[in-house]
Amino acid sequence: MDFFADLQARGLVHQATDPKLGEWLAAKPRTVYAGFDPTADSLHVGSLLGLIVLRRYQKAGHRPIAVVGGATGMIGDPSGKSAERKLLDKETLERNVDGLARQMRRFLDFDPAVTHNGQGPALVANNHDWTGGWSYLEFLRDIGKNFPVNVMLGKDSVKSRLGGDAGMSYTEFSYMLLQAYDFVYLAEEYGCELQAGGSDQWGNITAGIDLARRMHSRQVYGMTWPLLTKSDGTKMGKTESGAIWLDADRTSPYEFFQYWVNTDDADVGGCLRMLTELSHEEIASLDAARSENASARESQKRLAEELTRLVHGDAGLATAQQATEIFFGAEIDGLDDRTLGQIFADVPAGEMPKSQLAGEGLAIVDALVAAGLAKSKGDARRTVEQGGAYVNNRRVDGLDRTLTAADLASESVIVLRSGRKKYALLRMV
RNA sequence: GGUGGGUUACCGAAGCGGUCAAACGGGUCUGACUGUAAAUCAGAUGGCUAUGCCUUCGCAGGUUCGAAUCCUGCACCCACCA
Repeated sequence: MDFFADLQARGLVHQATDPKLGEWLAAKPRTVYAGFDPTADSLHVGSLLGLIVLRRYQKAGHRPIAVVGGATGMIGDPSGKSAERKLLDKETLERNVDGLARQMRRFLDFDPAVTHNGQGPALVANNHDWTGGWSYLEFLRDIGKNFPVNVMLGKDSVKSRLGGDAGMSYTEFSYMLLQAYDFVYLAEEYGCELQAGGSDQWGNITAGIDLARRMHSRQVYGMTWPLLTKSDGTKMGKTESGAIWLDADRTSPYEFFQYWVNTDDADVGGCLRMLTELSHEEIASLDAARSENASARESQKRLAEELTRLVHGDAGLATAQQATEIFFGAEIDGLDDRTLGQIFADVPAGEMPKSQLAGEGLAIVDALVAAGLAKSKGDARRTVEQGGAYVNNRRVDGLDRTLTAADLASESVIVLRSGRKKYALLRMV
């Protein structure tokens, strides 16, 4: 199976501008680009698919360019959005662009020593570098002239907004010109002849292809991948508490791992195909195992493993797995503060003077309140009475339970838990 | 501006002088079950130095041995009439 057929088999090709794209790619190494929005200083699961697609291209011998939209981010892409986006200031954008570029190293190979079929390493480019210098008049004359308004009005991203109540500003309307020019610039400068993007980017991609033809009579290509959505129609990568980030400081490896472990049965097959680098045989055998015995949830575990390793490395995966073991019942003992701190990175903590552990010890009820697991002593008492309180993952059997130095799970920390999975640390200082 | 109705715990909603920390439903929490799922079932759901005490029923006063419940004033909301 050649590279493009593999992409198709994985469900990663939604639309392509040319039915022969596969042959074109197989003919020789190409340069391909995809854009990323610098709306935050970290990438999140929503942009994961794009990175993975570029990564696949690189592994297949092509050269990927990741374009971070330092310029377009100032405007705001209207595609797939129902309302005008608020604009980011330049400083924020620059910081975000740097943050994104750093994270991309996990996915793409930027090492100049490693060349892929003579194509060189991956590149990160900031479109502000080539767009920032335009004057308005120059832009209108050289670029704007090539865009018939009736064609622009026909784009879905524009039509849907004009049809709704939200309307659209001239600024957003102009967005597609900038992205179209990106493609033209990259084609001229880097020989980049293929743009890939999410299916909502189709309009912008074809705008770039048209512009390349008009300006330079040059044929370039585009393809889109499907948007990653869950079977219930909601967006992938979002939880009640917000987006799942690729930055370990924003979303811990454990939380990231857990997000994928909890993937619905209906979604996990597609995720394995699109997001992991497992072979079709492996995926097929996971599919078979799942329909045989869904409750083993092998697919979810494998998905979580693969993606956590990709995003957070082997060490991150190890932490996530250790944390998983602990969060799902293993008793906690004999750990050190540092390890415990990593495992419970997301967990809130309370403090108490160490002297409380001496003599009679610290009443369990007070400990629960101090750690923030109960909002009053009465609340804490109820939790204990109902059998919902745990010290280091061991159930507390009565209100007379007190905590002493023997309950320390590490040098200075006691792990408290209320219910199935609500944890808090109590630091004895 | 006039008349009538309302304002109750996280939300909705009963209560109309003592037995009201306040029915009921939702939510939330805990437990059982389970696939770290969904559904279901059970219990809990103001605070405390706790068989008792304290604070809550729009706000401020008053009547009464005793008020969420009665009276007065104020604020906000709804309906009808101007």
